[in-house]
Amino acid sequence: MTTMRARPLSAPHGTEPCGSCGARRASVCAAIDDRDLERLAALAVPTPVPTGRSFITEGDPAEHFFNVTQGTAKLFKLLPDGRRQVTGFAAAGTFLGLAVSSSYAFSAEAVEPTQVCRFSRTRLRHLLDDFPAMERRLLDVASNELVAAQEQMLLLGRKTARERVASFLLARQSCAAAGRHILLPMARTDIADYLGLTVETVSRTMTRLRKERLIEMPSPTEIVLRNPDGLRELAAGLC
Amino acid sequence: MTTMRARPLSAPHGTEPCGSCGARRASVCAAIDDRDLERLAALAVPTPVPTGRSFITEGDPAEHFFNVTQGTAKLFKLLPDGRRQVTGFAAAGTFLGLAVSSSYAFSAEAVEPTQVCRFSRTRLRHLLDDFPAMERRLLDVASNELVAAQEQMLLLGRKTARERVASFLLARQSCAAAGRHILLPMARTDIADYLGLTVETVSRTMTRLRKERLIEMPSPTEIVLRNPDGLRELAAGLC
DNA sequence: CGTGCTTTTGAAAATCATCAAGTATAGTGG
DNA sequence: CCACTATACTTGATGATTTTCAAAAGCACG
Repeated sequence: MTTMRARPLSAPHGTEPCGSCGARRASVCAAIDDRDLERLAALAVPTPVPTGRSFITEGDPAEHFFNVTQGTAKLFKLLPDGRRQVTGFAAAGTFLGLAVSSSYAFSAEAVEPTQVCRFSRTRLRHLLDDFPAMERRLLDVASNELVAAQEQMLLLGRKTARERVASFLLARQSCAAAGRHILLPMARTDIADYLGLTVETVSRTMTRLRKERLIEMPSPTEIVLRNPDGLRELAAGLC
Repeated sequence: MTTMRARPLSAPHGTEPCGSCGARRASVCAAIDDRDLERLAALAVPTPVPTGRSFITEGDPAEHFFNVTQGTAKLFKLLPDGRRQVTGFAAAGTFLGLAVSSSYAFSAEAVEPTQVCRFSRTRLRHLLDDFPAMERRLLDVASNELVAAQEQMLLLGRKTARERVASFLLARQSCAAAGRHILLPMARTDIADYLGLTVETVSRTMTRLRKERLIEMPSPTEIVLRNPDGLRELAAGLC
């Protein structure tokens, strides 16, 4: 006998993705309240993205918004000769795809097994008309990213390699609700491309920070901030 | 006999600033239509800012939004030891002060005689509730700035000095509705701090571009793009 | 017509990149 | 389960672009 019951959790695509979403309370989705959630859910297409797979390509027509619900993605731009600048890492809760232009201004690729929620750009635009709270939320998100971008410009334009790496580790700390133990899901190359350095310089700098007892490195992806105050001074350019 | 007539143009502060404003059709103010203009005008405080005077200081409580209506301002961040990163130049029409935080994330200073319009943050917030079109406009502004910021990160993290200067000149071109003649109201130091270089490197690089016939320099503040395509290739990293 | 500031030019130094190679780690197939 | 291979990370030596230090030239202003 075939019964019709609500399935709890692990629903297939499209059924009831938002209610059980890890990013439900974060990001822009929190602007929509529970009783309107179905309308948001109707637009959301949960999509797994394996490590190394890209889901946004710079220059492609911007047809979707994305919300990262699990894992981490790197956002980057390329020069014709292959030089790469990672402009940010998107952790769970990050909303992607804001742009007035009709094409994406950057590429996005998973650096670990990742889950994203895909929204049709035009349909979400229409939904926004009914939920001004969500629009304001988007403005807040954009404003915050703008502030972060300016901070990153300061780093790229004016900080030394040591200061950049220290700044990066500290930013990671506040990120993951972590104490002094932080995880680096991305490869050294990605860190280098984020900090405007080469892999070798990142590696050497981290080794040096370790030898100076500012950090410990149980493994390349695992860092312990041994002297956070020292790192803070370094990151601020006071050493 | 004292007559009551509308005064055309050059109204004193507070009287009817928006109608005759040079930035009226640009920026976020264009989102408000003529009959609602008075409500916007009631909040606007036009303020002259002489060259070198700063009107936003990083870290200060963010009590106002600003709209540049004439002239040019530089936006910048400082490190404790005085290193400076200019994060952008605000020309007429630029809206400033977007931030969720309660304090400014950057400083702003006029680089030529400038006029700004000052708005109380809280009062403009309330006005936004009645003009969703303005809020959407702000989102568009923020989105565009985000795209520009990412482009600047690519420049700062991955381009050579030559490529940076070429990119800068080309960006200036599209900016001022200029043909091949562009003006640089800001000092070399500001350009250097914007491009993450030293004054000396900027100067040397421009001299070299001149000797290679890519640009002409009638005066330090006046540049003619003699070979825009060559510059474009350079800026894209193809040389 | 100084005086002070901006811009330009020159020489030396330094940080970081490049080139090269070794070590560690993870994934794969026998 | 282990060896093998590919990839990531680290370390070392050399080199180059850009910075730093120094000073001359050009301009604006009083």
